[in-house]
Amino acid sequence: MPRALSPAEVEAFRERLCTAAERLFAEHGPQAVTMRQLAVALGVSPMTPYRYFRDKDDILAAVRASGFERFAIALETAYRAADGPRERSLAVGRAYVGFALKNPDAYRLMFDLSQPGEADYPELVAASRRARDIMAGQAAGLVEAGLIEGDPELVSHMLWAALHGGLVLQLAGKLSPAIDPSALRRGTFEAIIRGLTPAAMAGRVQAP
Amino acid sequence: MPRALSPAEVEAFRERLCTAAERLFAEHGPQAVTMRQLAVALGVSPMTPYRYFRDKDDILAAVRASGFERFAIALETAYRAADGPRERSLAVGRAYVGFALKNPDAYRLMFDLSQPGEADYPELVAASRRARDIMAGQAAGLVEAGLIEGDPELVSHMLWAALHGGLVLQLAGKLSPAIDPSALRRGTFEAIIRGLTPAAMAGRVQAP
DNA sequence: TCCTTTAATTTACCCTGTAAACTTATATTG
DNA sequence: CAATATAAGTTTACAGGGTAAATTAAAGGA
Repeated sequence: MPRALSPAEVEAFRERLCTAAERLFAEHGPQAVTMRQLAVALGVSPMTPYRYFRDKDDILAAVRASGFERFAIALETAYRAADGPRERSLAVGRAYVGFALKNPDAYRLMFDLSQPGEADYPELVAASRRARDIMAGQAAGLVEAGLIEGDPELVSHMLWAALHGGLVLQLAGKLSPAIDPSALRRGTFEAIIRGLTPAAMAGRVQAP
Repeated sequence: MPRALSPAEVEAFRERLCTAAERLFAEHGPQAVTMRQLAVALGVSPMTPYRYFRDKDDILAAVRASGFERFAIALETAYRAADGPRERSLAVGRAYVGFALKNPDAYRLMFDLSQPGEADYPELVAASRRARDIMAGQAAGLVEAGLIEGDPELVSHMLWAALHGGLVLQLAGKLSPAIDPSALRRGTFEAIIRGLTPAAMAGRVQAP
């Protein structure tokens, strides 16, 4: 049906493709999924996706952006639902972990993969930014309430990096079998918060 | 010169290839390096590497194993050079970070990449194990000395995950520009240790 | 000397991503 | 309303990629 394709139709096809791609990428890894497979899954010819996406990387970026969007929404929802800074921090942390464990492949696609030229995809940047803002806000709440001391952005990154590290090691199967990942996360999160307590900040040490 | 190839010659060729592969992988990513390029770099025909390695994945595994070996040696050296549990922990942490920052591509190859069927490469498993043992030993030292409280293996994983998380985010360029990666690591490391101090462990909280 | 064995190369194949040519069906225009 | 232009979608074609199979060449044993 040429000479048509409303923006809505374009968007519809893009989303249909993203959904299929997300499933295939998750199942076999983006590397192993071919454009031809993707086309078969959609019931179109191998070249049709090229009318809607520049190339395969563009598809990957779209899938990642959609992941970041769902991720940002999950964090925002948790943030708003909780009240009080401590509750908010815990809720955001739980939402973060919950998303990663429920969508491990999306999470890996989003964070593990350092796609070069990532900055060229504004949707991706925007969605990722939204998520980061929530995390920063949560940390700022803790500092403002006097529960911990330090630069809010630094604190936010500390908690983020610690959670992320545990998660990627878990998802890659690199944690010792003796370790309960959930206990690891809880322990780390608690220890960092405790370590940033005004009381604890009195006597310091050094580190690498 | 057929009818020869002592084990030493085989090993020599394998190492020569690994060295070349490591450089190329680091420069362009393992995905972008072709067997043909690798062959050119060694001055042999495209199929020659297949006499020494099963396939391209086998080469990647060998490169990763060699990375883990250098990594393990770096940690072991640092561990032995320092005395006193606190000094040892800091030294191992510094060695860990130093390796990752000096060989960012090797580090990513080693940890970022969740190569499926990794367990099929015993050399890789062994080298990775050595590194983990050092990290566990370092944490055990802290606990035994009474500097912190907790299960040594859990503590080791907490510090590991936190450092690793910061490093991969840094290497992927995902940290906010406002964040000094070194300050982030130091802050996190110190906060965790401080948070595990017997004094700090008295009054607890909860977490995700 | 000739034959066997094996390192190394050459050739060949099938699979990718994607450019380019082609086909088909509508929307516009005379 | 017929002719044409245009855009959606398909088919064809091609330049690499990994690697199997066939081929070549060199060295030791008979």
